[in-house]
Amino acid sequence: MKPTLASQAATRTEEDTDHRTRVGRERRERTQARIIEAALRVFAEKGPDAPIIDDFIKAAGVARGTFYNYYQSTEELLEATAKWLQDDLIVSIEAEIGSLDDPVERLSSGIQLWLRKARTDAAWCAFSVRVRRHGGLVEQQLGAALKAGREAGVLTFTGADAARDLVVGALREAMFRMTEGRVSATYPRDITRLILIGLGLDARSADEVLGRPLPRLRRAARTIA
Amino acid sequence: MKPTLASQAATRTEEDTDHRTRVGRERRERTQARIIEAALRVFAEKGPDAPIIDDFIKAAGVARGTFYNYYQSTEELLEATAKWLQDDLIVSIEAEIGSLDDPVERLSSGIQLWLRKARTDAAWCAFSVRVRRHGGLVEQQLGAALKAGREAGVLTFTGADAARDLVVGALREAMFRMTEGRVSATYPRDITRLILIGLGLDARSADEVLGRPLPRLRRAARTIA
Amino acid sequence: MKPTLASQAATRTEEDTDHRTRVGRERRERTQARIIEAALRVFAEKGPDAPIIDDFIKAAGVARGTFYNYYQSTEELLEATAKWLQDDLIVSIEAEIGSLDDPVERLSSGIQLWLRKARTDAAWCAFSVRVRRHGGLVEQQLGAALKAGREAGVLTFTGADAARDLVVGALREAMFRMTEGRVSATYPRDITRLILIGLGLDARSADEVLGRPLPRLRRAARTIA
Amino acid sequence: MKPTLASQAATRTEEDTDHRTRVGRERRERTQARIIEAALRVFAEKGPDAPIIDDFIKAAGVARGTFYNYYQSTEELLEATAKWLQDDLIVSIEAEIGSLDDPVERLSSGIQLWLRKARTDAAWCAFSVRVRRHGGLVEQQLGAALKAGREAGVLTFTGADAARDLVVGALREAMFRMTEGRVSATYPRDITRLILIGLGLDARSADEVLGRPLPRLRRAARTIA
DNA sequence: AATGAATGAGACTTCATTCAT
DNA sequence: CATGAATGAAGTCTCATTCAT
Repeated sequence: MKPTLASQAATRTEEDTDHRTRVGRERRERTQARIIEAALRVFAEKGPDAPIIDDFIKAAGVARGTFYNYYQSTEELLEATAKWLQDDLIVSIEAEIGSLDDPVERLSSGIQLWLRKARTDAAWCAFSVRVRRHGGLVEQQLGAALKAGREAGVLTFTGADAARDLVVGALREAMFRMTEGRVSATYPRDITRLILIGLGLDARSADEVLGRPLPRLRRAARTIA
Repeated sequence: MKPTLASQAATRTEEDTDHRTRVGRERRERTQARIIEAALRVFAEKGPDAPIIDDFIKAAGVARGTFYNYYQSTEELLEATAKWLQDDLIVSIEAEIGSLDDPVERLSSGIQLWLRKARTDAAWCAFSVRVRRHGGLVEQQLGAALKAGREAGVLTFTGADAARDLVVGALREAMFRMTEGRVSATYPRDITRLILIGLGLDARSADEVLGRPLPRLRRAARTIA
Repeated sequence: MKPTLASQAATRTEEDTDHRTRVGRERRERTQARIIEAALRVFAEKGPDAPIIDDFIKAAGVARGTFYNYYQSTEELLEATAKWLQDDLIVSIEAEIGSLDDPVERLSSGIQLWLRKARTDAAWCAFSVRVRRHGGLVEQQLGAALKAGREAGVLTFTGADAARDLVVGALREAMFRMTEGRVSATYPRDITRLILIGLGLDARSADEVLGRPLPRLRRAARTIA
Repeated sequence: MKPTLASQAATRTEEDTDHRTRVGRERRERTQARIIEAALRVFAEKGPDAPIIDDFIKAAGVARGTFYNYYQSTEELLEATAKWLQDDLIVSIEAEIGSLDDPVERLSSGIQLWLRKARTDAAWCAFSVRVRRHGGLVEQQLGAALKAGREAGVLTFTGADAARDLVVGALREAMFRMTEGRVSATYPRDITRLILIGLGLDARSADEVLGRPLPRLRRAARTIA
């Protein structure tokens, strides 16, 4: 049946609405991406605290008001950017350790790769340590790793919250130390060992797993620059 | 020997000088005390970041210029206040655990008393977690405790820096968690246990030492209010 | 006469045009109604000055651009809303006093009903006092009442403009006073009496007419909420 | 007795304190005067709503922060300036009518002189009508005049608030009319007559008092320019 | 007509710092 | 050493308006 004028009109209107909605959403996504990309550059250049909103809008080439349509403050943007970066690192790490069977090796490797990133990318480290909240993937992968280790019987900690805080706290403090100057060659290994043992791994196993070779990140994690 | 006129004169001058010096110093100390007392109140009320210099000078009842004679920024005052508070807590803790022979019990008790303070004094906790640098006594006592434990052979960690970072990092993260809401009843014990085990204490000893009664602070540590 | 093809075509076109015109007009009216209904709620909640265009479009559920198809500014909408409300009150008042023969009683009752509305509907009062221009009906009915009173010989004022300003000014000031707090029980009567006497009514007649019972508004005037 | 060093020091300190206090207060007063004077010029040039804070600080030659030490917004400054101007006019009017014995003549003359100012100084009129609150002297003198008239038995209104509102409301509405265009030659007299009669003066007396010659303001009231 | 993302002029406001007294 | 008025750079943020779809 040929559509009537009325039905055509209706159809066109619906199509129009859909189209507008889709176009609008795409534009939003593109703009948000521009802002985050620009923020990476700005934070890399000026550090996490110095930038002002003007820096971001100039770098992103958007209007002042546009910025406020997405973020209410530099702090909010800082957090969003940090989460984005951290999640990106997690993706890179997962690409390497995803195939490992041993949950402890997965955890150990993840921690060490995280610390290696921190040690070799000072800007990333200073940036990440500045923000309290993590990306969703960080919490998610860490939680899964701890659970797997405990279920496998190799980690014996009590209190999932406390275990998570031990890992995150020690790593954050380690990262903070790295922002203050170079650490000794054995420091990352020491930290990792303390954490693993704290989680209940026996010392012999800890040393064994730490002795295994650590993969390189083939997919280079995004950095702030 | 009888003083000569000359020496008398000299003495008098010295006395005058001393007098002026002493009066001046006392005035300085009184003013500084007023500022820090006021700062405690202000930080307690407004948190660590919100206060502006105006808040301090109004609370202390001093003039704007006077403030600058003592501190160059709110950050400087914040750090001074935090160190002062933390060291004051360490003194209170030391008063309780100073007589203990067992280095592990000293460490365990110290950590738990610190966490108890954090849990029961939200303002103090929020305030302390905000500041990165610790009071001198904190680092000093913690370092001593770790060293004693290792020398006694009950702690087996490698890397003094890493060990310190494990303790401090876990505690800081724990304090941060406490600022976000109440923690479970077992949480402080969990954290302490993880730390002790992470430092190389065997699990049996850890549980044993955690089973011992924890003293109360008889000398109530100063709080921010 | 049988319509020719041409005339049929013409007719159909006209019908179509009519149809489209009618549909369009209805849509316009519906949208405009939505906006003004929303404006009533917004002004009631936020007062006459605070609202911004965003408030109206959110409350009305229309797009930003749509708003501009109807009003060029919040001020324009404010005035439109106020006139609409005031005229609505006049309609309600007219329904009660329209049948009265005595022009002075009509005037007296109108003033008192207006003041009663102001006293019992704080939002309406604050809103009306904020806007300088009145609805057309207000000026029209007031003018007619003054003219009737003068022609009947009971009002003896000189200068129609001045008389109108006395009434409107006193009422506006009264309304302003009401926005500041409660007024005494006799205040509305006092104001009305002063106005009537100012317009040249003798005191005895004024007191007599003020002694007559004041009708209730059976048709409740629209309010801003 | 010769003052000791100590007592001298004490004295000097007290003198210093007094001196500082006095100097400070004087400086404040001078600055505030500068701002108000500048505001008069700015409002005269741009009207009551257009000016922005920048206009005032440039005209006054003070820093942005200094402005905020005295007024929180242009609106606040507008009100302060209007009150100042109105009180200044009251002073000028008082100088003319202060010696009159007849309270009704005082009131009548005051109203007419006020209206004359409004009619002959459009800027002043637009400016005064824009602000709701009056200077203290306005309320004070008006209140006194009404009370005197009533006590003398020539004014017979009931309700002091209502009487005040009749006068102020009618005058404000009259001023508003003047901002919209020229008024008829008899308009000010009409308004005054309506008010006097509204307050209970008998018509004959009203016409008699309105027939008396109106003084000129010898002390020209300050205008906004 | 309706949509709503983007715009950016045009303000506002704070607050660390100075300095004459 | 204490005072506090004045400073003004450095930021913040709003919101009316446009315009491509």
